[in-house]
Amino acid sequence: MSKNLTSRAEDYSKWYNELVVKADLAESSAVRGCMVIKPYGYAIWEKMQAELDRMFKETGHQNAYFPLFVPKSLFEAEEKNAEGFAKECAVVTHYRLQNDPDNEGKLRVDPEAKLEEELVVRPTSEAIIWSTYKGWIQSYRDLPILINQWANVVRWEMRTRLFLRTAEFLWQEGHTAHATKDEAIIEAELMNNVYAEFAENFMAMPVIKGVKTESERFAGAVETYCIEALMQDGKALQAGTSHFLGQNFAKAFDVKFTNNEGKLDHVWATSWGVSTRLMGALIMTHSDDKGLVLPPNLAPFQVVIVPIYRNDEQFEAVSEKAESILKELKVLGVSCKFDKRTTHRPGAKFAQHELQGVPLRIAIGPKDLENNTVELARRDTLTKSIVEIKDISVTIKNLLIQIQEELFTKALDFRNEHVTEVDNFDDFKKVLKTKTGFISAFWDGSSETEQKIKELTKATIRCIPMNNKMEEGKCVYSGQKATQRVLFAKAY
RNA sequence: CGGGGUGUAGCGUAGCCCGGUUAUCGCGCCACGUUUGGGACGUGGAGGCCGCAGGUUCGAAUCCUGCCACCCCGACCA
Repeated sequence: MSKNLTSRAEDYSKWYNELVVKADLAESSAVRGCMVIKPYGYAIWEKMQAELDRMFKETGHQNAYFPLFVPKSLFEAEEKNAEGFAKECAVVTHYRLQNDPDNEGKLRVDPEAKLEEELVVRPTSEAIIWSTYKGWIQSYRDLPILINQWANVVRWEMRTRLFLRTAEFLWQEGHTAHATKDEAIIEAELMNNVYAEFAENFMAMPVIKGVKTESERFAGAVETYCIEALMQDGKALQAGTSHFLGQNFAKAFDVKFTNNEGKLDHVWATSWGVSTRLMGALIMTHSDDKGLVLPPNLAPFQVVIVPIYRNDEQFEAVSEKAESILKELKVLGVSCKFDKRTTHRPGAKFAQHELQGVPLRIAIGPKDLENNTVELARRDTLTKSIVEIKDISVTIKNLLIQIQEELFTKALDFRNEHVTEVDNFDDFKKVLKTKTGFISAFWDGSSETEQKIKELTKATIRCIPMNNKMEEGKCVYSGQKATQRVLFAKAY
């Protein structure tokens, strides 16, 4: 293994790929487009899950689990949704293998074992869930249904990248059913806000909340809310979506209820999801040429202690000190690991923990034992300081909060510097090429213009920001009358 | 799925054009010793059906065909 990462400036995408593998987050597997999430990477995902799960429950949702397979007839019921996903579905057609008579020791699909009806491996679960909800809902008294599931889904992607786009990925998908349109819209907006809060407070990743244009909307949705983040290379990343589905799925699956006036109506729906893609977003928001930088709120361990010693006695003495710090931090709710491996030297440990983004590192050696101090190093700033042992737990507790905030502020400053208002198409292209980031420009509201801009520049409308200022202007491309600015960017 | 590239030990590679002893080098790995405040050093050692399957040839890492995987650029996408 080479010692240094490719730098971001040299080749951003190579840097990303190397970082994911070297920091031991994930690797590609024997299955095309599918990744193995390794323990360290999975630990971060589990932290994300835990907090999101808490937030979902706090907003009244319950977890449940629906099947991996969707019978084709159900899948095709909501036409737009089916059409949108059809091109990337894995399909189960048989249920049995047998010894291949022509090929000793090999198996083949048993031609006799063809399924009556093909099963689609879920690319998303609206179909199977709404076919189920049909049996659960008769009256407005059965509503709302507020359910989330943690699951894997499969989308047969042509080009995959670890975490950012894999053929199988992990996510959560909320599927709610409501008696009124307003209630469903409020739900969709609420969950988009939950995502934004999570992104900003836990991932320390600033996001812009908005709605998608018609062409970028989820297949089968009436409105798609989203949070959009900006990566360090100036490309945007859709970090989460929340859909107001109207009555589309209720109509497709014939889910009706009697309202409190005795009238029959179709149920209103939302769905919302975030995926392991957030791991990619996290990596690309904060990390540097030395490796991963993790916000304390999501780091598998927030502090690592590295002992420095010349002999067994020193190791013993240093370890004793380390163990007592460990205990003290645990009481404060700080997660800490004592790296007492005797097989690696301190320098190697420093480098590894930097690569893996541990927010704070304590080094304790003989000098420190004499002076009652430790060396404390910050991963985000790569700065070191000497701290009195008696102050250590308070210092760390405060520093973790400070790091969390500063990571956010730094990312926010970067994002804000990379939102550029542009009023003509030449500037549009120039900014996209040289400065990158989000471009705020007037848009005439037509899909044709949007499409044309995409063809010419590869930039898409990432979102129409929430509570957008309405003003008069001319479309940056067509010159037609426009009522608001929208955000364009090249995106992942 | 279209265009381009790559595949040699755990990782990174030389050799391939122009077929010919025992496949090169570095890192990593193992043992022992010395080391340990920023990726240690010495000595010794292990590790390869050269991506897979066919073909050409006396002989294939090297030439030919097919397949697979990965990377880059498009189209698609969270």
